[in-house]
Amino acid sequence: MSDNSTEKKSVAKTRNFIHELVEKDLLEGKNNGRVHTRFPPEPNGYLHIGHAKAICLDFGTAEKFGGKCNLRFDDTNPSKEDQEYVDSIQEDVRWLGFDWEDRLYYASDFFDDLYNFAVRLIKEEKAYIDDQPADLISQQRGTPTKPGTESPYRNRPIEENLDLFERMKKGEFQNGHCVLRAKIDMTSPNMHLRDPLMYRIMHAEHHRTGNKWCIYPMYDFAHGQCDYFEGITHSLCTLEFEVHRPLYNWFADQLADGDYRPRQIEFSRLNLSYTMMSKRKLLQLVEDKLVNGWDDPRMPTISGMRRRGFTPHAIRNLVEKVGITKTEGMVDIAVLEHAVREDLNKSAQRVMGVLDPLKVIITNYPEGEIEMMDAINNPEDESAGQRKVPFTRELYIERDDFMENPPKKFFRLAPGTEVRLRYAYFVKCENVIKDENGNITELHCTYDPASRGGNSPDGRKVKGTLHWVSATENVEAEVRLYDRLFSVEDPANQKDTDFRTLMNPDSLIVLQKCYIEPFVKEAKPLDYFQFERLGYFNIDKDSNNEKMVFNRTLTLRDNWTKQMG
RNA sequence: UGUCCCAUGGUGUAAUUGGCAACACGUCUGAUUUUGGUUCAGAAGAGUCUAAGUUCGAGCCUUAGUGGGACAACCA
Repeated sequence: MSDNSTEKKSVAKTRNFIHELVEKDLLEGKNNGRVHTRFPPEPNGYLHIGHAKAICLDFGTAEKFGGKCNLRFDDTNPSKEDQEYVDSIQEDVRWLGFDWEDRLYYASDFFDDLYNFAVRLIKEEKAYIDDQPADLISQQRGTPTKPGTESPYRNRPIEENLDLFERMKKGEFQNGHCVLRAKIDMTSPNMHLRDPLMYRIMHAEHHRTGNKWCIYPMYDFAHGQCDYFEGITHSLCTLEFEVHRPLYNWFADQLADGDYRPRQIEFSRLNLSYTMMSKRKLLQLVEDKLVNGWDDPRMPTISGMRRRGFTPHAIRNLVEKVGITKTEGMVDIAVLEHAVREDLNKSAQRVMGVLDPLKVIITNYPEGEIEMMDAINNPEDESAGQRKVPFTRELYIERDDFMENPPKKFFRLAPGTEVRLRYAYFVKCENVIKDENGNITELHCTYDPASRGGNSPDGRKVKGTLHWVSATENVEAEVRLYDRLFSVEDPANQKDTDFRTLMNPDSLIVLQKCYIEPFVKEAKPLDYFQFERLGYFNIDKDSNNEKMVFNRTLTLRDNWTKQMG
């Protein structure tokens, strides 16, 4: 009902500077009113939350203007790429809720077209083969402040270039023997225009084209051209490609016949505090086994976040909250966490679990009796219904829900005080049992039979309501608690420090024996829950009936813990 | 000795030039609550990097500074 108005509001808020540029193009009648974008990952790693921003923007912009968005794998460097990544990327994009329909492309689909285009440029004296080694070419390129100098091979005759290029393709040369360069301007203030490389020799097996090719196009020569071949109108990318734009346009001008030109527009990438978003470094974490794979719940990868219990809706919501600009900033991880809690609070099934058990014996409750208490599945959603929770003489409560010498404003159980066991009874602590070391081993309590369901007919109130689990009727589970992987706000930007030393040693805590109400037996992997008063959890993908494993997605906000410092 | 980009509360974003700036997160109060959650009510917090200019009027336009970032991979 009110959902409609919030929907409208959020759609209106999605407007950004890219939408304005697209609207302007449309108004000027460019591209026959077409809007066509693409999401172009290189399959050299798993997608992370930063990619989610690009995905939402690419697909979102197309959708907003009734256009289309392609998925394209930018697979021009076979030495780093792999089919595993191709598969995971598709799974993750779909999971986020986007659909490229039948428009799945690979840069490698266009290798022939790119080759032909290169030949054309050679014939037009706009490209040449350079036989110099990499370091010499690099030297001649100059620096950002000093102009470059021309290669001695720059004015090679067309026929010789054609011949050499063909022999490059045929595999007559070894890696690094020569390259194809565009002939532009070695004195340009823009480094990328100083005769950029178009092709290099790489004798490597490609995950799709196998050994068909031993020369591969460079990013600048492939990307814009693929945009052109696919009919992309707006090529959205991150800020670091801003300086590439003149080159992007130069190639487009050489290639284009009519009026149609793809247009590159840049936006700032997502930076999240305490989060590492470099594929290279994430790969290193995986390879060094500092995490348990790309989908480790601590990873900022889409697959890791999925396993952790984050929802696609929450991730898309974060992207919307963060907005699209060219300002490079650092988004507080709290914004993401808020988006997750906001979503989970509305949708998560409530359940009671005890992570650190303290046994409670209800001395005046009959031994062997099991009472099924009614519990609400989700107070935010009446349609979620109710369930039964078994209540018995012996129970577990959370160890820190009891204090022998409670400070003021402690609402929970203490000697002589009365609290409510949620959905069950009022109980009063009569006796504290300790072992020889003085550690509390169990509590003896009495219950008020008249308070069944959690209210006393005499109207008396209690300060606290505790969650609990029957000590005999329960599910035993392993629970994994996660904290941030890095303990510094900007782990990517610590110069001179190995980022691995910045990792939080307490980022993963495994609790072996925890007790959860029987209800969870019916759930399946990746289902998520809110454990009353403890936080959001989901069932790990590796969980099974013999061993249930839960991941803690996030804690609940907790004022009491905050007060305690 | 360059070229390009950016600059609004702590953070991220808004603001047809025309009432000294709005929203979200975070923070802090208070109320309600069978989750110290949620919800609700409220508060604090910037005068828009600086300077000059245009204008009756500038966060927005101009110029010059300042600060930050990108660019010198046979990576993308």
